[in-house]
Amino acid sequence: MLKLSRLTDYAAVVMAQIARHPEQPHAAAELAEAVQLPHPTVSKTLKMLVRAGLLESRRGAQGGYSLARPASRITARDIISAIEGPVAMTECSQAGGDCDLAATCGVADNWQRVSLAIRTLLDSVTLAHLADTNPIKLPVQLPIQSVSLAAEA
Amino acid sequence: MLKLSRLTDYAAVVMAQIARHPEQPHAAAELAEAVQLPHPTVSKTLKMLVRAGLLESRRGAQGGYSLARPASRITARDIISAIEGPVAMTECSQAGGDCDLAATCGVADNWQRVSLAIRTLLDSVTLAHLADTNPIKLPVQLPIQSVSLAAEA
DNA sequence: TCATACAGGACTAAACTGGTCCCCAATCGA
DNA sequence: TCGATTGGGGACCAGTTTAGTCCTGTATGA
Repeated sequence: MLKLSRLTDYAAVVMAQIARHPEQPHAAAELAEAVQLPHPTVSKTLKMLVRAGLLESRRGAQGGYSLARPASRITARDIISAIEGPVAMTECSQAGGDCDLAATCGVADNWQRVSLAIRTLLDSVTLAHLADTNPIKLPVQLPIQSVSLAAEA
Repeated sequence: MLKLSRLTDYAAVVMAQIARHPEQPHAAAELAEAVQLPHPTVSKTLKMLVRAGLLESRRGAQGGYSLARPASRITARDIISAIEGPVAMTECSQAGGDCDLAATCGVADNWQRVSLAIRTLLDSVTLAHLADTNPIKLPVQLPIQSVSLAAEA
């Protein structure tokens, strides 16, 4: 399915929620309520986002979480890799690909290219985009169709 | 990680192997040998690819697997969805999204757009591309950078 | 008619994911 | 200074998914 994990999904939703009210910090409990998810789970997600440097936290009364930088400078890839680790379609498309089947694989290079394209795509989508509840109508599909990997076989 | 399952990876490698010698059918055992993977696992993968209509099989002596259509008309998305089911980043980006959090989510639409872009990208990559062991030098990254989802926030 | 090869599915072990809980540390206000 | 608030860091468990194996059946062709 090439699917995001559920926690990643939560992360995006929560980040978007914060992005819509970036002024004051948001307590985990408040966010969980706003987003209708169990508090401990939201809390866990928030902690991961802090560790990845996407959120900042303040303890104590009136504390909570806020964006570490403007929503327009946080990308979808940032969020995904905060929760799931580096975006890579195959083991060997990560750095230090130590796949011992490389000799017989014959496909690795091209998967890496596809991975790269997806990373680039995810970099072009920011939290500001995601948080916008009334977004543009599918403009994304058009430019991508013009991508050509090589001459037709 | 947004990663492909291992079986999907195998599927791509095996398909590429077949695509390089499309004339005669290939027995599962022969492919397993060529690709250095355990026979039962390769066999399982091949069956899935047949069921998805990407390969054709012939039983009996001199039987084996061959492409159901030319490699240039089999896409990376075909292969991925043959093994993993439809390509969708989130539950709700599949058809019939029955997510009961839709009200508070506020991100679904945009994820669906991203999903669509990825599907389109994967459609533009064919088995012929993947099977080419001496591929082009990263042309894919450039056009994608020009994608704009919306005005900068 | 027999060896070859695929078809289908049951089954297991291992890994991962999602989710919960607990105790500690920091902060703020009374 | 004390106590309420709020995040930090793990440990932990249960359920699901994944990868992999194996077995029995069936079609094909020499």
